Amino acid sequence: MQKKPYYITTAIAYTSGKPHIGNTYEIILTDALARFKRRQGYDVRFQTGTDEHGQKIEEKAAAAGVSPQQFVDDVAGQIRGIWDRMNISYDKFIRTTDEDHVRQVQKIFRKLYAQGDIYKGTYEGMYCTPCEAFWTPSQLKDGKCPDCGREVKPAKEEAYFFRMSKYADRLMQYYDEHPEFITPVSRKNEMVNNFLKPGLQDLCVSRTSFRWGIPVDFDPQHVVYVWLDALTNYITGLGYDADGQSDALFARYWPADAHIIGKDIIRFHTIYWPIFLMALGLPLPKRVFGHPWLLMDGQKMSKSRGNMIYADELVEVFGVDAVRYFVLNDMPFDNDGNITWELINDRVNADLANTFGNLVSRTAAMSLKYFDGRLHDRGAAEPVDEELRAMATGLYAKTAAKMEEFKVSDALGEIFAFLRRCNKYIDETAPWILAKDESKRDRLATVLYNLSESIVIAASLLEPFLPETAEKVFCQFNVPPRAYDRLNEFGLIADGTVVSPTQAHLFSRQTYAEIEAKYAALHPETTQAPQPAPAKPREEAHAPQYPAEISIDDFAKVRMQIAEVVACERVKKSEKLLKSTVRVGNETRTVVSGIAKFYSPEEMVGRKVVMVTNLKPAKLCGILSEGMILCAEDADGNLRLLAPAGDIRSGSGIF
RNA sequence: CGCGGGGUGGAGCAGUUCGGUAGCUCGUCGGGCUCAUAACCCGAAGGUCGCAGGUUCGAAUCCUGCCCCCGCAACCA
Repeated sequence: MQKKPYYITTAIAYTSGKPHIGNTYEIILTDALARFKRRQGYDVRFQTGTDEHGQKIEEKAAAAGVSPQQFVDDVAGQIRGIWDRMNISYDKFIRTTDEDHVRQVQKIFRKLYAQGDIYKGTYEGMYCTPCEAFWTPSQLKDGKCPDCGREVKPAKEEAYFFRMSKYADRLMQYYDEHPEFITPVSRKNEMVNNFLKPGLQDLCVSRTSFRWGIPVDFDPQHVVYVWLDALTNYITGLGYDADGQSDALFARYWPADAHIIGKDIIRFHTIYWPIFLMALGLPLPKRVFGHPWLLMDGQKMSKSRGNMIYADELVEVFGVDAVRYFVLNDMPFDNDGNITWELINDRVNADLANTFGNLVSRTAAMSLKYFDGRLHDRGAAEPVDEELRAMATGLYAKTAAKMEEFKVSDALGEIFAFLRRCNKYIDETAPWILAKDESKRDRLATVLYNLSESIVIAASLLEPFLPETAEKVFCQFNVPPRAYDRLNEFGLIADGTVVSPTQAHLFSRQTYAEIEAKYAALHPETTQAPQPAPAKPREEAHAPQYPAEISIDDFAKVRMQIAEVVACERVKKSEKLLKSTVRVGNETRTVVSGIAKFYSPEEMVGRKVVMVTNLKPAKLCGILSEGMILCAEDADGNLRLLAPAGDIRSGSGIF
């Protein structure tokens, strides 16, 4: 019987640095989906990889003093190492620097150019030199760069463009005919309302401003710009050939059944990618699932916040399957999920150690103790067994239905509800009491058989999520994984099967102190443990830190003067900043201050404030700030300006 | 009025499509049990579902207005 093909992909990871646990979530999620499909009997192809071109990488490599190729080789190796560490069962790891990918992107570019979908034009706009970015007149803020607020000048850059608008109607039609194409559906409206209805802009698909990219072979001044390079990995990885000499893999697996991507790049996968495919005359992927993000204690992970968590560190502390379980279980379907060291520890202890690990442990222990590990169904059934059996045999259908919708957390919820039911069954049947009565021997055997059977069913369903642990369970009970098409049956463990005398300890409970100790061992350079109960992170952040003592000379270095605010306005695009024009004596200066939440521009004007006037000027939001207005700040982050107690001339010194 | 997401017992979440007794896990408290990883089982307390109006016999759910948090988003000199 020919298996049905199933092609699933992740987005390719950008090789600008080591991926954090949020990035890693995507690959774990996709791995669980892929493994589940394999168990269901599909011929699965699971592709992931790395996106390795672009200006940012060119810059990073230069900063690191290595060639771009060396740089991406290193990072791609790290990424692949993490994927392998997480037990990711990918079939293909593609890199956009792979020779065949590069060649095909060039061919695709040429083909689209030849048929008129790509044309050469000029990127006209206002150019901001420091940002190296073009802006349309409508994007400018007050005629200045919306990114940095500096002057822009009109400029032209030769570039190739893709005619997006030509395909917009067909794309809309595809959306309408395939309501499941964009998942979750709420994202579809976002795409239609924000991008399709207002009219698609032609997409710039080449750059001349950097070199680290795939050269346009008939115009080597240009390199192919990100999306045409990156998105096509999904077909080049199958051996697609733009001249019609595609590999058999391509015929078998395209179109993809599912692209699993982050919600931030839904637009590229549901608008540009389908349109590229239409232009190539290829069928469109069946589904695009834009998953939510994993937040660190409610905030986006970022290096500047210093709240990064990496998968390999988590694995050191909790183990691979525990980390997989946490992200799969705690990520909601369409809302961002939350991770903290405490949350993951609580989850692992409660679900994996207590509910699951302990269930396996007590069941195996009783079989060994009462029957030397031998499992028999002596047919001594009682009504109480029925609920357990019904739940066991219905579990596959429930789980599979959730997986079909990508609701992995709900799928795990079904399985763990069943495991809890198993623990309850032990209480209901009280095997330790049966064991005291020789006449209940058959009943005792049946109870333990039912429990073992239930555990094997659950472990078989858990295998896609917790592959290592499932394997341990199968070894413990000396059984093969249960085939998914027989999960609706109960009682398939062969009579006389012997439980392994070596008891598996699936997951260990850990206290939070132990977690902290392990974390500290991983970070010898920092004394700070993971923020345990971040009840007051803000207050800690605001707690002033000073050297114990300074000399009068140190103090004398700071020049403070009275300044009078003569004009003040909000800084565009910033919620916190006010831009003030102040007079210090007969000098006028511009100062940017993060006080917009406490003072309006109107109430600033006319005030006399205390200002540090010999502070090295710095740019804030692109505006040069020539000093610092002094404020008091309390533990809650409330700010109040400092002011002279009586009137005094501006420019007066403070000593 | 930039766009988007969110506010449900102490914590993390479901429920909102299509109104009808507010649900799950964790934590807390009380009880039970001893096979097991101080685990497991039972029970209880704890919520005016961000606020204010409106529609309705009835609103977490629908409508209007507002407040707060977060992301896009660099920036608190």
